Amino acid sequence: MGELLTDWKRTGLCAEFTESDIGKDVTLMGWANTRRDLGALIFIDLRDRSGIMQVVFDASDFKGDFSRVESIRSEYVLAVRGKIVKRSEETVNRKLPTGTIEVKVRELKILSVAQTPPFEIEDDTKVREELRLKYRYLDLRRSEMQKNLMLRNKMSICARKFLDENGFMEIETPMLIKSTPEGARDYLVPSRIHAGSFYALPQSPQIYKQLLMVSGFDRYYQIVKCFRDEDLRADRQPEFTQIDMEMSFVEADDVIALNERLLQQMFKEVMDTDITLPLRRFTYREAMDRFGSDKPDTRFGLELKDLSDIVENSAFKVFSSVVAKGGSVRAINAKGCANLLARREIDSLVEFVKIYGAKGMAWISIREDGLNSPITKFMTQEEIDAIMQRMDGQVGDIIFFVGDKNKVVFDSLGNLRLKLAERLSLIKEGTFDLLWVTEFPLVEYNEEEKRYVAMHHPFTMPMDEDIEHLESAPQKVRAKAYDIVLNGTEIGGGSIRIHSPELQEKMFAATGFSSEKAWDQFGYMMEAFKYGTPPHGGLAYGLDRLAMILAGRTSIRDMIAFPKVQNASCLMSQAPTRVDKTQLKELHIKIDENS
RNA sequence: GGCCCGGUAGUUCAGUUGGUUAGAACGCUAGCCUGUCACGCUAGAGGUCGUGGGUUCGAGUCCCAUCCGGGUCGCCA
Repeated sequence: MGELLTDWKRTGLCAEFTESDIGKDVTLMGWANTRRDLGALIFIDLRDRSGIMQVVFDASDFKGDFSRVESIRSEYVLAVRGKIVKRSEETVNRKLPTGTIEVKVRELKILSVAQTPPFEIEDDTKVREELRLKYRYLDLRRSEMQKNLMLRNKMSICARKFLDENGFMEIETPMLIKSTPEGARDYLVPSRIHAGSFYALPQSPQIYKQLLMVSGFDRYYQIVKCFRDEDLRADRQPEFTQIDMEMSFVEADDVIALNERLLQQMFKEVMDTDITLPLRRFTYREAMDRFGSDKPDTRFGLELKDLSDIVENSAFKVFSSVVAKGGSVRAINAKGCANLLARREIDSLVEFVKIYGAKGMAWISIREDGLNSPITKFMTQEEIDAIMQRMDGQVGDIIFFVGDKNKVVFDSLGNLRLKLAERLSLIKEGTFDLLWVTEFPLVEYNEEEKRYVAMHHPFTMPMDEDIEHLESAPQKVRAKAYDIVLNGTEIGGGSIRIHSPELQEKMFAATGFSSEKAWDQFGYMMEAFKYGTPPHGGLAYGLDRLAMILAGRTSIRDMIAFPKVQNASCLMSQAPTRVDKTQLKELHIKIDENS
């Protein structure tokens, strides 16, 4: 058993001491990071969340049994008492901020012994993530992970401070709510009291924050967990945190302007980076046309060009037929890549776009000695000339073409664009590319369900000039919705909401809800809207994802203390687990072992 | 549900065409060492080659199945 603290009090964190503390008697506590045992002289790097302080045990100057010092191993928890001393010039460690001083220890308490950890607690670890997650509490001792969580904390504080200073009020909303089959799958919680009934965990506090606007809370925010039972990705966890806000008596520009100031302040305080306002805005249409994505990364070029008009009557049927069917033919010019990309690499890019549904990808390589391409033989010289002119085709370029339904064309070329940028190292690390995407379509057609579904959510306000088409041609209606995009990743999104019960009913009708079904699912909200609802709108950030980008990481798990793995389980606790039969019985649940 | 990648000492990895007793580094254990900081020196322990089956005289290596982890498509209002 470890020794007790009794009257020992910590003077400060390990790395908080500087040369100005030389000569002071201090008590430090922390973990034994590494030990260098020279016999009658033992050095230990004492570590806590502030960093490292070297402590020295000199047998000739130590009060107590020196064998206790010799027994210290990695990750033992120690308390040491001694004096801060200046290191001699030749023993300074320039790699440590505290490298010019050390603590000469007179007294030691071993507060806890430790088993040899399953991996070394060090930065730049190569340990596989599986093991790190099983022993997450040890992984979190690494300064790399501590920095990530500190950054995240700084962001939360910054957001809270800004929102507080701007008249926002944090209000908690329920975690046990009514399930709504629209959108992402809900996590369900069975009710003990109501046999056969379930709560859902919120996918977002959407309805509640709108009801708070009805209540007159004007400016609301919440830093809040949200839950979605969908498959995971590198930047997607089943439970994640939003910085969620809602404002009354505003239009889209007001929400955008306020959030630009929030982002500016956060980048300044957290990253010491100046953001120039206003941020650029792209309409959804422009983002798709130019970048093939509704979250464009504009740190590099390789923009898409539409060639449909040139090839619509081409003898090359692959192209002309997709245009005839309402699709398009678009292309990217990979400038100067004709010699860089070998045939095998071009073939692998052709395979790459097939992931996104493209049946193939055509290309023209412009060489000194002419065009090299599998498709030019099917085209007239006029067509080729027109393509070259529009694509700015020069000797040394390769032009990649995809013709298909628009969705496939955008997905394929949008992702090819990112792939090429990576291959050609076009993205400068450490730069921040913030922009808004606006004027999203209000609805999109869902092939499976044979109906229009809300693209954002069904409470999104149509643009004033498009409202008239809501019933006749919903696919033409644009929404008062906006996404904030950072380096090609959506970090937040929001909209102005419908605040009229009549319009809300029309919206439900346009997305295939019967009035009965709409009232059954959202009746309490539409009822509320009858009692005087201010125009309102808001926005929510994905905190984990934003933190990930600011930390320069590629996995959201690195920004979450205790994340889930790809199959939504926790490697540390083993959750989810089977539960006791009596628990199930209380919840009126029987498990179908065959499913 | 589909596709791709990975799993060999505690950890990170190597392991040739299927061929002797599966190696290295770090870590760990013991001993020595008063200025180390990747401490050093000496000695040592440590392996279900993810799991199960198959082919073979012989499997870490080939085949099948399966488990675990990662990336991704679908999915994510």
